[in-house]
Amino acid sequence: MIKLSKSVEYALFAIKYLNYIPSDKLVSTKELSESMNIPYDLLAKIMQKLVKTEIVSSVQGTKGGYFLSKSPKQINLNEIIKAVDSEIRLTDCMFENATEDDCKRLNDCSLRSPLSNIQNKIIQLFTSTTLEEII
Amino acid sequence: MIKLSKSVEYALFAIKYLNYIPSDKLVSTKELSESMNIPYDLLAKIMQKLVKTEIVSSVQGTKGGYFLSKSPKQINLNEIIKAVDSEIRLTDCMFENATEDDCKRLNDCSLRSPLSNIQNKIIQLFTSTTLEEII
DNA sequence: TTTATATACGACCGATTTAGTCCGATATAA
DNA sequence: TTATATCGGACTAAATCGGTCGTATATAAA
Ligand code: SF4
Ligand code: SF4
Repeated sequence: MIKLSKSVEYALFAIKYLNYIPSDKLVSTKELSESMNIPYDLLAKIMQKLVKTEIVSSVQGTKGGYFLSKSPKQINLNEIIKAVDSEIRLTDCMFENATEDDCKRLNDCSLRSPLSNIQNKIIQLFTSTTLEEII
Repeated sequence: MIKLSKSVEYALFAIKYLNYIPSDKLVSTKELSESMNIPYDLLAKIMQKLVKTEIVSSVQGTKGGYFLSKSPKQINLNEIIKAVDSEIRLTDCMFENATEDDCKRLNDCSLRSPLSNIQNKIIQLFTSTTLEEII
């Protein structure tokens, strides 16, 4: 299936909101979820993933919240997908060190290499798309 | 999720096999499934979809089977995906006439248009990839 | 030092989608 | 008439996604 997850969309909305806020102000998950109509608990986990990948930064405790650690121009769509879902894999074998556990056809599969090229082009497309162009 | 379905892979394998066979010879689902190790019933349904979209042709009855109706050069990857799964839709709203039933954010969503552009690029990539390059 | 409010993190559950199975109908060569 | 093939839809099982819950930790402020 070739589709963005809801979580990626929510991440984009959240980053868009953070981008509108003066960068010295913190925004809580509560404010984000209420103003953009995103389920609180789900968004909370998404924000944590964005922190872990250093796309946004967080401050804990009362009056805490999140702020963008990069400008949208410096963030690309592939980063978001990797942070929120996982690395793009067009097939089960698109690992560096895939084994026959990942796909039993691995050793004599003529599709693997050409499909890998296509995957690279997709990743290239996402990587070259900055959030500035999206949000 | 950005991933090809197993069904698309199976379709590619099947078309590859058909391409190796003299075009006047028919190949049954049984032969295809046994020689490429693809579940018979699943492959049977995939073959029917490929027939319906006129990528392969079929002859029914004893001694019947399938043959390629186009050369791999004339078949593109987007056709296969459309035939076997469905049209690519990067989000729930990527319809010509989407309504708020498809996504309640539809009417004031700033993401829709830029994501549509990205989707077009993906479709363009798949459409410009012929099976000759893959199988 | 207590309280209120915030992030962090993992387990869980329900809904949807994908992958695979089964069964009956129809076509046709032998 | 029989054997073998496609056709087509209903069904089940497994995987993934979207969303929820509970608990721990951090910290500003009363
Ligand atoms: S090895 Fe071939 S069949 Fe297996 S996942 Fe990779 S491309 Fe698909
Ligand atoms: S309208 Fe916006 S939020 Fe809704 S599916 Fe389309 S892009 Fe996503």
